[in-house]
Amino acid sequence: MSEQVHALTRAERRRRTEDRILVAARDLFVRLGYERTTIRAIAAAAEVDPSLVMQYFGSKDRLFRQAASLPQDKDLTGDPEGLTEHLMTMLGLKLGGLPQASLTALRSALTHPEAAERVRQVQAHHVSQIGAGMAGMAGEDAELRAALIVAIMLGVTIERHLIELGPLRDASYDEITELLRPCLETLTRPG
Amino acid sequence: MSEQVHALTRAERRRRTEDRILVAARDLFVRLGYERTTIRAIAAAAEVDPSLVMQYFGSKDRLFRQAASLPQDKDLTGDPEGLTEHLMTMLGLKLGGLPQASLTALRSALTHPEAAERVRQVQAHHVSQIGAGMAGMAGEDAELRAALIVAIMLGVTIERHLIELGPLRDASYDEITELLRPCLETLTRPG
DNA sequence: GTCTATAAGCAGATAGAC
DNA sequence: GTCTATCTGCTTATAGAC
Repeated sequence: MSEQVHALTRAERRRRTEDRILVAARDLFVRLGYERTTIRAIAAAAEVDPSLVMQYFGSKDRLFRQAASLPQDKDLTGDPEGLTEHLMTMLGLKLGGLPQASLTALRSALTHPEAAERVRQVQAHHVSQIGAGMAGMAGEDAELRAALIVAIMLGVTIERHLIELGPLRDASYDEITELLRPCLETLTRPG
Repeated sequence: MSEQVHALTRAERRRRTEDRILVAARDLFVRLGYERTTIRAIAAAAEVDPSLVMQYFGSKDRLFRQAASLPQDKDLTGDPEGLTEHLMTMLGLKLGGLPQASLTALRSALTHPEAAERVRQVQAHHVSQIGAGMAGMAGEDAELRAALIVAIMLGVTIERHLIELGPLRDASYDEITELLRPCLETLTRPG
């Protein structure tokens, strides 16, 4: 079998090419959004033929779906005591190494219906989790409080990574979390 | 002069048509974003010929620029005492009758470079104003605090009007401002 | 002044040569 | 298996008929 001579099998080569396309796609989708990103540009960035992209992923929509497929978040524990700290951890992830796939979905969340739906679903899940985490403390408005927390995190994430508002883009992880902790605590505690 | 017989002069008719186009354009730009909105769709919504849109506004870009031209915000007074209340007022506007033009720019802020730049400029102005308003109280991090306030307002606005996260979309103006006031106060006061 | 017809370009997707 | 060439459709924008 002459293939055995090569360091990479055919399957392995194919997998790597597919991966290179996916990385290039994410990079462009994150920077330009769904509409302004073309299959041709993705192919050029990945140094493959445009038709290969179609061959491997079927359509632009399917490629986007795969590029923006969100990693499942870890569920919050029901522990109300540690809720704020859990939130800070989540936020920390969003401030630091937010996965490229999440940013891909987020960049197009306002203009691409499917991306919007994805973000909405993840956020609704967060709301119910956060809401449950403080149900004992806050009254009927637990859900609204949770939604506000989600909104704050979205705002900070967008400003830092997508709009790149100067102070938020340049601030360190610690500076931000320190200022935001008391802010979020007013929402996790009643009164 | 036979025109005088008509209730509307030619100039008046023209102005109304132009206005109808602009309203239709805003409506579509707000709902779909810049890329997915076509001149043809705008013309159909305004019940005019597509070429009229070009005739009146020159190009899609110029039409967008006009549709998204932001009303100048009132400057904040330097009064640190009333800062939080000023913020609540601004937020109130954002929660209630946010001008369609602002939403137009916001919807495309993540995917249209010019819209992004517009939003960035307005926000930078807010940051410096809010920062100045609390310079006496907070130390060197006044600018970061101001940026966080702006980020929070952006997050809440986007969730309520664009993503339409259930609890935030349905909550009343008062419910939201009540919960958000203490939250913002942690940022406007040091310690 | 308004609209018909069309130009010119670029997109996603496909068929078939090698 | 990979790429060339092309199809089809839709966009903005324009030129010219009425």
